[in-house]
Amino acid sequence: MSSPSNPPEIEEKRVTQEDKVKSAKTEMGEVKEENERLKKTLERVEKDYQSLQLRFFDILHKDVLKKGVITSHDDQSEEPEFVSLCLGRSPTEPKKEARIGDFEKLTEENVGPNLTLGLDSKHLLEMEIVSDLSPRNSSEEPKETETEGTLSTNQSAKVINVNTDISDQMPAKRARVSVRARCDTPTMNDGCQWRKYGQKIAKGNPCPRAYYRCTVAPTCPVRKQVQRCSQDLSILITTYEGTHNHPLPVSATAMASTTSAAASMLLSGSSTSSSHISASFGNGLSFSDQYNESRAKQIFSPPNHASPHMFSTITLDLTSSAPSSLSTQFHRGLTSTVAPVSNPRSSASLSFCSPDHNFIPSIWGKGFHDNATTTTAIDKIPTRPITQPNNFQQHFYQQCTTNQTPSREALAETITKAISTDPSFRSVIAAAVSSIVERGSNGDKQEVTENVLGSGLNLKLGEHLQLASPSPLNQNGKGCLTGYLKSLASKSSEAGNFILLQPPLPFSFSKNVTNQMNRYVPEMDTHH
DNA sequence: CGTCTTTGACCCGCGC
DNA sequence: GCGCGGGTCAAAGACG
Repeated sequence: MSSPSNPPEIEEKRVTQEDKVKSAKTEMGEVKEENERLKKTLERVEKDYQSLQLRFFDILHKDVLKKGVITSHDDQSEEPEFVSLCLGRSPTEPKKEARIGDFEKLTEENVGPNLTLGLDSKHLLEMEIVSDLSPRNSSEEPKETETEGTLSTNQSAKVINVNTDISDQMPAKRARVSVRARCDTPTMNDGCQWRKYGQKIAKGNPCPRAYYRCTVAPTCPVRKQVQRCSQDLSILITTYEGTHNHPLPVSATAMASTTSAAASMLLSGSSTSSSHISASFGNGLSFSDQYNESRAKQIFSPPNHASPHMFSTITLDLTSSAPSSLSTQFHRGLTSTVAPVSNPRSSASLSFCSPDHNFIPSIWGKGFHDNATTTTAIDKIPTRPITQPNNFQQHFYQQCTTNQTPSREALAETITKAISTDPSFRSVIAAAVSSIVERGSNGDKQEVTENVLGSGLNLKLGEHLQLASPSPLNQNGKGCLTGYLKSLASKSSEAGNFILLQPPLPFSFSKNVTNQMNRYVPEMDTHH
């Protein structure tokens, strides 16, 4: 505002500003074009997916008709039920794994109902089973109607009713969700409020197991057990049990919904005839070496061996390998490690690990944008503005916008750190899983796809990413995934190469988008 | 002073 | 029936 002492300089600044404005406008135009292209790509992929899914369910239907009502699997009746959803590349028993990359082949091999991933509408039309997982809940808790509680938030439109049919089928079965994550703190911050009520030294693990109960509501039946992995003290195993019967803090809904959704998925899966549900989202490489059975047992054995009830345990593996390098050892065979567990209870594994370095975080996918079809509390989480960008996003954004070409290792490491250290990111992943499962429960296949494809379950993009580009994030951070998306879209259109992966939509790393992304990250206020 | 954590005792189911 | 182990209770202590 002061009088110009040096007019030429001012003029120069003005010109510079005009240039900036022009470049900004140009950039905006490019971004718009990019968005249009992405929309078209999405539409095409959706169509492809729908047609493929129709085919898939048609095959499933035929298969079910062939086998009659789901009853048999006698040969596996003695085996523990388990659901193994490995989102990373880790199958050690390829024959038992259903890989998305080989989807067509998979369906031809009559994997059929075993690959419903809990999306079988017959058993998952309602997720209410979550609210009735625990018979003890109804007996223990005061005779309040909230024993049919939900995970709903204040604004949640989700109405959950007890599904008596399913609960009757599984009168004594309770689901637990075990979350493995690297965590330096004594407990993982899941946004909920917990009160410690006990601690025990469990046999076989020198680390004490702590018992917490939810204190958000005095009658909330939800409990969790926290225990460090004896073989890797940096890994915290948090086992959730029960369902919240009260509105949850926004920051807590992600994990809560995830656990309940995962539990319901597990129970739903076990409610089918399939005693052996297994699917891998990896790209199919087999890592059968270095498999550590003892560890696997430790990982997948439910902590309560002496429980009077029959427990189904699903494990969400959010752990990562060493920060410096993504060791593949631990993640290898996570899926198949379920099998050797001689455990009468169900167990399941959702592995978010990625032994290879090819995965792309797409947690900002459509699953967090699509409010029009939201049915879950989760979906509503990210709609409020977040003031502080998530660390991971910052890091990731920096890598992209500074025109650096992040190596896969660096990328993987970044993501790994984010997952393992950033509760927000964990929650987002949790939300992704939850929303996927829950949408699956609504029988809206398209939404399921969108969610799966967009919300982060394609963390493990595997070979598709490889095929698309060895490093799709190196194009000035803007529109950098276009080629990858196109590649994906074209690949998905090819017969025989069904992928459950959809381009992560908002992956254009312009700042606007980044800001938008930040809106979808639940704020992790830890203590309320 | 209220809340939370700690910790030993107790309960209960399971296996032998 | 007994011992073991997991899970829970509740009194005592710690903390803000």
